[in-house]
Amino acid sequence: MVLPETRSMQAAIVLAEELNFSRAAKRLHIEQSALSRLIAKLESDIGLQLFVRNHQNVEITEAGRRFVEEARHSVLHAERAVLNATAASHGAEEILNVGKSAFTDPFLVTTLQSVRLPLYPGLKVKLWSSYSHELAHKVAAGELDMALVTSIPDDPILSFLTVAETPLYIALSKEDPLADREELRLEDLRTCEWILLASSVNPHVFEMIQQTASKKGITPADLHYVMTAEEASELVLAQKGVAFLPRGAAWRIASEGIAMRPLVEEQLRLVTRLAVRADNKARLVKEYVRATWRKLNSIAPPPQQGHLPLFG
Amino acid sequence: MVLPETRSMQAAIVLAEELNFSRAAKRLHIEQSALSRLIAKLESDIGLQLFVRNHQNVEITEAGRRFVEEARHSVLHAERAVLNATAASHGAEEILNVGKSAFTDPFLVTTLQSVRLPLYPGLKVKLWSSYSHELAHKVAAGELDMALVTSIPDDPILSFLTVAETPLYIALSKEDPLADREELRLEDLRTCEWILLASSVNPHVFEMIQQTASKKGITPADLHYVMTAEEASELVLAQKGVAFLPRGAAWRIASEGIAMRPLVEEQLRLVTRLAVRADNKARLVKEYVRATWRKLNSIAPPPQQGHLPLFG
DNA sequence: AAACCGTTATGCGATTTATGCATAACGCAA
DNA sequence: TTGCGTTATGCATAAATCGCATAACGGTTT
Repeated sequence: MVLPETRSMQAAIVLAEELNFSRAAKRLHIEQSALSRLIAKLESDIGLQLFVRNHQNVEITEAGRRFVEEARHSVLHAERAVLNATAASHGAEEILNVGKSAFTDPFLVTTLQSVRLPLYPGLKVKLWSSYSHELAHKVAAGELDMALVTSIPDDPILSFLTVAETPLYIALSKEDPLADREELRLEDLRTCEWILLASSVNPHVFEMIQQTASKKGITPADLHYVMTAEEASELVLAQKGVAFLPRGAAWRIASEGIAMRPLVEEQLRLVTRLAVRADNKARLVKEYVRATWRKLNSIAPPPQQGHLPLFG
Repeated sequence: MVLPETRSMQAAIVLAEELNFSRAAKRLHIEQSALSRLIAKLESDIGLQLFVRNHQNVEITEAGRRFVEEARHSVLHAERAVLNATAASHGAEEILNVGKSAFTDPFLVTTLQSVRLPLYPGLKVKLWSSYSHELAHKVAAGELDMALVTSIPDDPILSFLTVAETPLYIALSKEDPLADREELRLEDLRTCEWILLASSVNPHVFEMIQQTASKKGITPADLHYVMTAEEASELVLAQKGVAFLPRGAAWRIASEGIAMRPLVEEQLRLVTRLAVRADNKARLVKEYVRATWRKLNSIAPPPQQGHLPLFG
């Protein structure tokens, strides 16, 4: 069997995302013709049609979906091969792959990164950014050693250590009369247009907000969905509405024209937890989690902890 | 970052195993010079030395070890991308990756393969062969959905379903006077030379045999280690000793000149179990395990079962 | 010392492969 | 019909790859 080259797999992955040769080619920094031939050769090599295409549009076949699914893993590990080797050549003896999201509080991340273990002086912590639910999935699948996830429900495969519990923050224009208040409630926002992080960013938080609002019989004037805090920032500055954001993201976009107020709703508190899975590196991971826990406690008062299998 | 191509990674993997350019090149079906240049280019591309070599011998660097470790995963997934896509193009909707070892009883394997699930008519079972302890590791790491493993100790990450419990078998020449007996005990083999499957094949079985023998104060005349049942067969035929083999392997090499006798030792029974890990495909996997269990019970009397988390 | 063997690296010519550019071939909409 | 956007292809050029032969080196034997 002739195995596909990394480049071909990358091409198939991007094409599967774009479903358009020209755009995909642009992302891959090659010509459209080169991509066309690359995919054609890949398909001929493995003897399968991965994409059906005419002069109008491109679709992916079921075989193509399966191919891309595994190809992502292959490319990920190819990338990690280089990264791990580089880290090793710089003296790292152990490498811990830690996930975070773009909305994770920077304070938590720097704290995590600053943890040192006497038993593992050559420890290197590598950060991988993704959405919380994907992070949880990757930890469960063993692709990450641990991850800082927010508002992820319990999972029998994972053990959790609560590292922070914060309210949601409302970002609103300083011109807005609501900006005078110290804190806000959902009822106060009844007549506003709401700017929410899209469902794909964190399905659980998304649903929590919708459900809590509907339980209280609150329907916003309108809804806007964004993928990043920066998009939300632009909308708020343009006075298109008020944005619901986690603490870390809120701090990042805080500026002259934007006010930040905590949303005091018991139902809508964000719980950030360190998720891990017991596996072969168990000792290192366990010690790292324990050290992180101690460090966080030495800085801030400990968050409320239930019984943890990690320390059982 | 320029990612390494699949071919380069395959080359590095084989070279890491052989630590010899000429032999590695032969295995890769390319010239020694081509391999030399391939590795040189790979190292220059990623900017790291993976192997230190002179005109005398080749060593792998720490960076090289880390690289190869991940590269194996990358190549595995590249291979699986093709296999899964091929299966999908043949109508397979769900694919179950099942591990077995070369010594697994063929009856168990065919039974497993013949299981059909009404809810998953397009289910395809794919077999992967490896050593039991590696299979267990791969199941734990999520690389396999399940595996038939023999004499693997309990592991909190894995759930087990016992599918067979058999004695070890002794393969011996029919010329041997011991061949007259119906069954054998360790004491009977005190004066023989023993042929054992090497520790790398199944460390647990290997240690069990050694420990049981030493507890009983039995020291064989001599010890030979083999990797396959076929090697054992040759030695037995040449009357170099008696071989300890699992049932499936024993059947396979049974022939004119070789007699098979069960070894009746309570301590030395082989327990074959189906190992699974709860994960995202849990429903399919669970149903598959349940169906396998029913099928095995309908054919043979059920093996003794303890409480199983699988059916909790 | 000299000859020999096995190792990795390199020079070279031939071949194969990939690329960019231009454009064909096609479908759709105005 | 025209125009726009799509994927595929022809072509000439450039680049990479390969196999062969052999250099360069280290160790061992003669």
